[in-house]
Amino acid sequence: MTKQATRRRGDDLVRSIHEAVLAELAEVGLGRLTMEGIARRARTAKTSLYRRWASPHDVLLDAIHDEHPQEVPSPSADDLRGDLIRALRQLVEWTRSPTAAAAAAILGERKRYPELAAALYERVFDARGGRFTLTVLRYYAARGHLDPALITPVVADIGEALVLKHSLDADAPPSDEQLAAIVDQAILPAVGRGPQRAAR
Amino acid sequence: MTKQATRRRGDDLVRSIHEAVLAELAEVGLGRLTMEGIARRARTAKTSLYRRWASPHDVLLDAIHDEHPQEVPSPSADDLRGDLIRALRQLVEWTRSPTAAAAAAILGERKRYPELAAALYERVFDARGGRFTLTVLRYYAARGHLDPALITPVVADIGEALVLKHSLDADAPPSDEQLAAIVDQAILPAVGRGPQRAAR
DNA sequence: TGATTAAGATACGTGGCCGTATCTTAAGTG
DNA sequence: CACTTAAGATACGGCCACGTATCTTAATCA
Repeated sequence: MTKQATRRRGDDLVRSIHEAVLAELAEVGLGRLTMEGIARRARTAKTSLYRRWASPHDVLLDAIHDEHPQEVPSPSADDLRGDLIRALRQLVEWTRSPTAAAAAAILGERKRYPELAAALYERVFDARGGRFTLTVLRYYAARGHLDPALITPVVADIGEALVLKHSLDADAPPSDEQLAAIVDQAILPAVGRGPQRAAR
Repeated sequence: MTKQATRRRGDDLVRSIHEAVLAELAEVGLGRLTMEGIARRARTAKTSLYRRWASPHDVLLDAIHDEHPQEVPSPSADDLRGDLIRALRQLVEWTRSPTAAAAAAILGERKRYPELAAALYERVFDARGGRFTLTVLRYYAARGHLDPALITPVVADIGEALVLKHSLDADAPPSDEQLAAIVDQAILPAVGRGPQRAAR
């Protein structure tokens, strides 16, 4: 009866639960996400969960919904290479957030839980306003430094794809040196800079 | 007592179970893989499973172990572009196999079940003997058609990475046209061919 | 054919999560 | 300071997977 001296309410409690569900997801995975588990981790009563949500997935959707996307990189100067590296570094940093871990878990089981994946794209990816490197490439194309015809969907994906592949293979995101290699050896050649012979 | 007129034994039964565990994995995911589920799907008794394996993961490991990797592409002629496209197409086709689905499920939960991921690399990826496009690139480099210095780890990963990213985004592997776009717009520029101005 | 081996069927207690109901009590409200 | 609102604690039957034990019986072998 008397276990809690203090008691969270409203948004305060909801925020704790959102944290809890992301942590629980990271630990046990989407398939083992459970109301009791979330309640335990949030140090609340199962009852309080059921008052608001009908299932673990509902809690998770709400938590994702609540995530405010971080800002997109803004190209800084006349430094295409540096801006690309910085854009990828932002991607890598996002990778370490709880939302990113949740995103990975959800995408990994997309076939089994399509509603979650759909919500993820709506709430997180679309809301973020597009790819990281694409923003940079468009900026330089608009200023006449790049041929806009070269900025195809495939080219816009090169950086993100290689970061993803590296993370998958090495189980860790690429270092700054590796990001530079990605920019130098894959992205820049695709937009007409190099590899060996400079394009202008 | 009398439900089965016929009865599988030995390797025959084991093969059925291996199929069953891969199918079960595809359906319910790694987190919900269960001895009873596997037994149900393989139409065998739980007892028979426990006679050989101690856990669902053990069954899965055994099933993966058993998979014989398919052959690696052999470059055919003096057609770098065509060979690259064919190599990626082989990757896409592998993608549709049960083992590939299992691999995806395991890699998605690598953090939670590292032993499975390790076994996967040993049994499947390493045994396959390397990347798809890498084989092709090395072939042409050895014949003096490409600068070997350009075939870095990053460049060797471009094709696979973009196929992976596309599959993730679109929830379906790329079409032949999209594979061609990947080769033309990302791989060939990185090895000094293109994008617009031919390198030789 | 008769003996041996291994699979099938069934049952059991245990434990975890389910969803709900009930009651107590702390936190906010006028 | 009453009063209302909402969270905490607990208990319940139901279901499902666990891991094991026991018995029957088909497949294989000598």
